[in-house]
Amino acid sequence: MKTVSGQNQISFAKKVWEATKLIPRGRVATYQDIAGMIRHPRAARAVGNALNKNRSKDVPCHRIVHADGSIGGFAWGRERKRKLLENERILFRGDKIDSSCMLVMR
DNA sequence: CCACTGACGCGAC
DNA sequence: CGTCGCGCCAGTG
Repeated sequence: MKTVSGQNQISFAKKVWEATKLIPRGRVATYQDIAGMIRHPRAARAVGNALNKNRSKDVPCHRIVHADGSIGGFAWGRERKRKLLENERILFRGDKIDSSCMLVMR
């Protein structure tokens, strides 16, 4: 075992990325959902910042959208994000995503 | 320690 | 429906 001090420095951002990796293709989750997954139910905003900081392709950050189904933001451009989502057969209803594609349907 | 910044959420209008 | 305001949070200077 370790003499304590070290480790567990896993940044908030890192947790966010890990949780995001769990979102399956063809499905989306809200920033709030991710916040809940990492046990920080009120940190939806911080989640967005964390995703923005991410640049790895292993993190499907395009699958994270607003709670009302709107596209949300994307470091590489919202247009790009929408395209990626449509590629995964995500159903759009105007500018919002159909709730049936949400990981957690309400 | 304080002030400010965002890929947010939601109630009021 | 659309817009505005306020609350919430982790990071940064």
